[in-house]
Amino acid sequence: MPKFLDSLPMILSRSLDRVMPSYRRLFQANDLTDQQWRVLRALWEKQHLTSAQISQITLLPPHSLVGILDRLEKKNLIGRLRSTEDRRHIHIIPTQKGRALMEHMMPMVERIHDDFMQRVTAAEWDEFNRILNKLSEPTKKRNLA
Amino acid sequence: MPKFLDSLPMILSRSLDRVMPSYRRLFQANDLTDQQWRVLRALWEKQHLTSAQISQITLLPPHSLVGILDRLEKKNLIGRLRSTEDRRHIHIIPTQKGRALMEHMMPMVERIHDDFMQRVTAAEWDEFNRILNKLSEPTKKRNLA
DNA sequence: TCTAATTAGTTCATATATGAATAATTCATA
DNA sequence: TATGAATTATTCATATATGAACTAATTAGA
Repeated sequence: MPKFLDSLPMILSRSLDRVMPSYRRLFQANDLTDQQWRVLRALWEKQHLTSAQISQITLLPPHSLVGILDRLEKKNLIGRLRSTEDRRHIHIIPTQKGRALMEHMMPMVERIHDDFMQRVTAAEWDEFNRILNKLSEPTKKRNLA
Repeated sequence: MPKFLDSLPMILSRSLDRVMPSYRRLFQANDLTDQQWRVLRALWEKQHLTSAQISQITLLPPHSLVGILDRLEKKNLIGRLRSTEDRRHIHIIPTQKGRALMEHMMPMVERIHDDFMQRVTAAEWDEFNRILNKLSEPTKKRNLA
């Protein structure tokens, strides 16, 4: 009889609850929510992305993204630009202010990440990812019943 | 330079996104949200708990719990009972209907859990938990700067 | 070439998360 | 024993999650 607290969803949720505050302090100090930072972070590597691409990268559902982008736009951190090739696509582009904020925050975000990574060896990190992937990787047939 | 998608929060979030649908199908079939089930599940082991206890067990913040309990009460799945010893405490108790629903769902929830557990060996599961705990365990001094 | 299916983004209704604040109660202690 | 501190549950405002549905633009096929 598996105990509730040891179930996979609860273990993952608890870990997230423990990890996020370290990041959240930084986000809040810069007047961003977790999700708003995720969007900016996605724009760090590529300078312009469509909503759908941002949704895939950030794991934020498209209908949540609408409001998140609205608020980032209101704060003048990003801009929306409708594509001329396929007018269904809307490109999201960081503003000057948005890029400045990203450059300001990235080193601190990386430092927090590094602090967590220092808790385990490289081998442990690899093993952790391998097992977690086995546990949660999507399958075609499983759990359909 | 750690890549965004390989950061600890994103890895955990992605795994949760992959794991939850298997459970959510069952919850939805029984007209429950994830969080509403968590509350019922917490009441499986102990027949009455205070809001604060449920919050600790389920990881649901107290102010979210207020609304969740309201809706469970409206569906006649739980009842609220103010303690006579310490009138600040409110005991949450499953109703007959609530207990019946729990007994109906528990075997299916356990089966979903077992399906996930079968993806890894017992040793892998232990190792996974050990490393995840190292990664996310709360510390007194870390990440304060 | 016209219509059906698809896609991208959005809106709506409801439920939950987060941080700040509050009311009622109990505790600590001078 | 009075009074401030701590605790429990709650409310408020805002942001996000979830599922259903909708619009505009594009593509696929008869």
